[in-house]
Amino acid sequence: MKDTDDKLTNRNIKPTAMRELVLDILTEQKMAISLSDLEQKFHKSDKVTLYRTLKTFEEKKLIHSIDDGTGAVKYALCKESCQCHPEDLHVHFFCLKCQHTFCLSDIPIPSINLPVNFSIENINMVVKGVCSSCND
Amino acid sequence: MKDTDDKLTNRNIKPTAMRELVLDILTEQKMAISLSDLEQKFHKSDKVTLYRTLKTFEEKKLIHSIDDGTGAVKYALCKESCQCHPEDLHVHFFCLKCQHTFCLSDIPIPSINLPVNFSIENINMVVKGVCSSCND
DNA sequence: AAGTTTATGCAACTGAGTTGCAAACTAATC
DNA sequence: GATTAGTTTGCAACTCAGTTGCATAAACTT
Ligand SMILES: [Mn+2]
Ligand SMILES: [Mn+2]
Ligand SMILES: [Zn+2]
Ligand SMILES: [Zn+2]
Repeated sequence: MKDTDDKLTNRNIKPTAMRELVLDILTEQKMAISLSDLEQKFHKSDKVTLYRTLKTFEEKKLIHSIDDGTGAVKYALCKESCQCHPEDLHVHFFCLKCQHTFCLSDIPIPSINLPVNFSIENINMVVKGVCSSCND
Repeated sequence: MKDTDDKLTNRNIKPTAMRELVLDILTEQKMAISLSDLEQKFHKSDKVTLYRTLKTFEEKKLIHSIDDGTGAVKYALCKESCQCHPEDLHVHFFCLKCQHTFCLSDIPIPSINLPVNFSIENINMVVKGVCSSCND
């Protein structure tokens, strides 16, 4: 898995076996997953190690986190070029039927005119509704 | 407190002593507060009663909830006319310095062009940064 | 190889949110 | 006013995501 390895080193993350496994799983996902989702993809695993792996990945901007209001933060891969600046961010969607959280990677978060003297560092925008698969 | 009383009955909430107290506290706040914030405004109180009070208020659209990513959901009063429809919603702001969460009641959530077949029921948009008071 | 740093695994804890149940209270009926 | 039925409140106990501490293991450094 030289590719996985590179993705890690490119983000200044030491490529351990554990981290490669986690990155591979994250790469496979079509939707954002939570820590406990991730835990269940292993037969035997330690929640804390996975927790710290996700923290490291997020810190190094390999993944981003989504607070979708379900009580469990979800994670999804960032694009190669992503620096998680406000301009880089996209809208997320939580489907009330299938309970899945998706990146709407093509929909940038619209810019907001904040009141004077407010400065901005980050935005979390989650739309809730029914996804196309569930809208038959 | 006939006014408080009316606000409750207008939303079809039976005006008990407890609920009037909670509504009064919520009315006083300049920022959104969490369940435990609310709990601390009482000398002696029961978290569960406050929890259920907030749930009732939210259900009846007297208040709305804000998931600001801090791990504790915040609550703030709705406007008299609010029905909590997507058009009624506004942006929220979380200050990374003072850790306060504000309603930016004057800033409506911009409308989003979702992919085909996605339907929308609700939006949570939280901007994080530094508020005007903290930006001296 | 010895020493140093970093990653992993296990146990134990925190804190938000939630449920069940019994007592208190309120409203409706007789 | 007493009886009943429905609603609200208070207490205990629980769930579950997230987190910390610490000991061991593995990876680099000299
Ligand atoms: Mn995303
Ligand atoms: Mn608000
Ligand atoms: Zn769906
Ligand atoms: Zn501030």
